[in-house]
Amino acid sequence: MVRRTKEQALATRELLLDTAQQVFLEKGVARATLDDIARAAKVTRGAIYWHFRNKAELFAAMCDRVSLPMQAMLDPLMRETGPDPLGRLKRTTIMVLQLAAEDPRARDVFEIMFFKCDAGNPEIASVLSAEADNKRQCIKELKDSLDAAIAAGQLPAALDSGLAAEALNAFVAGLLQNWLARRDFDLAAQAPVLVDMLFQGFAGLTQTKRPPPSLA
Amino acid sequence: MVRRTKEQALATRELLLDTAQQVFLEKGVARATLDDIARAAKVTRGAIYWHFRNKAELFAAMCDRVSLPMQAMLDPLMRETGPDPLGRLKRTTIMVLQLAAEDPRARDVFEIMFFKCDAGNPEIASVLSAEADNKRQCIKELKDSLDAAIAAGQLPAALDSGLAAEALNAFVAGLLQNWLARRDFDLAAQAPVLVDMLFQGFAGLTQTKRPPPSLA
DNA sequence: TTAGATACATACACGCATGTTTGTAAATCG
DNA sequence: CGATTTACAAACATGCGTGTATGTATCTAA
Repeated sequence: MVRRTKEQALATRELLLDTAQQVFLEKGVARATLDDIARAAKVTRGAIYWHFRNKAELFAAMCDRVSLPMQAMLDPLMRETGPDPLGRLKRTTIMVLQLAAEDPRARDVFEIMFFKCDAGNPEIASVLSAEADNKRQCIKELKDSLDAAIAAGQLPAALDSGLAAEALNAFVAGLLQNWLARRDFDLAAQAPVLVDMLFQGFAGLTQTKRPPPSLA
Repeated sequence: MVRRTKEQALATRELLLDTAQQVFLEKGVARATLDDIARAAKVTRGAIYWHFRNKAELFAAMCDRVSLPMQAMLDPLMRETGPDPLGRLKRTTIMVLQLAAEDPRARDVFEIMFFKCDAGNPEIASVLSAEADNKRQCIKELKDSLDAAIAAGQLPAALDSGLAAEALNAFVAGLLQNWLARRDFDLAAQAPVLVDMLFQGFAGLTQTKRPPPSLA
């Protein structure tokens, strides 16, 4: 058939990613056929095999389209140094939850990664384990932020920052997972209160001086 | 071949469940072939098709073998009424984490349900959605417990018990998920401290009277 | 004791998803 | 303006997993 111009080709690539996302969400990654995706996108499998080597690479590209921008968005926020490390960490945490809940693409991809794909296919497993490495790194940065907050007197020195980092990450992951599975509460709206609950726990018995209340 | 007695048949059924669990863990539910399982169990697919209608039913039976006993264990604990509802809730929460971390069967099945199966197969999805209903019910019971703790003066009345129940459930789920994915900290040992973090947050600014410190 | 049910093993048929190969028209480049 | 590459479509080949049907030796009950 008609050969497309470069921009048109890029457009069909995006179309394929969009369509794959949609089909993966409906049928799950394992049962979603490349032909399912091709037909939904009104092309043939030839188009898919032109842009991607196989289903796993298509899946990986779909994930990257969410995780890479998100990483790029979070990185500067985490490295930013200032007088209110605890407030920054809290606001960033809330932002992540709200972004994941409100951005349709991020929301759907997270739902796919949580519920609609298994680690059976080794190439898919490698994508997931890369994501796990991300998490590991993320937890380290969380610990650094918490240490900074301790140093600034915003959290008690008795707090185990490593454990607290695990707790915070688990809390966010769990909230996202539960909300995606049931959607019976307003995650974006309640995120500040929810995050506050755990941060209150970090502060613990030993109440220390507080920064001015953040409006987030 | 030789026909087995009833007990022998039940034994092969258990063997099939054990083996399926193992194979599912290695290859994922979708890529695990019934023949894989049969060969690992040193039988043929005929044995599997005799005891189960298909892979989905085998999967469901494997899940039930963990979730049913666990439910039976938790139910009386949650219904139990006493003078220290907060302590009971906290101890139960810790118990769930420790059980999931230390019981090999529960641990593996949770890992399968979290990471090694997708909701593509509709019959498998129904098992997972049944699990989601369980969670819904669980959250209601958590809210009841929290309300009881508020009534007993162990938590501030200002606490949104519904949200706190969501938070607690998400926290537990997230901890389990993160620990299963990376296994880089001692969940069973740290469970008390971790759970305390969130419960401290529930107590919040308004410190109220406390029950005698639980030894858990 | 024997007739039937049980607990599998074995064999068969089938669709279906994948990967690859070939075809082709238009775009791009020299 | 021609040659080559691009961006797919179409056709081909193949394996693989499932479900089912059939065989069969033992257990069980009357």
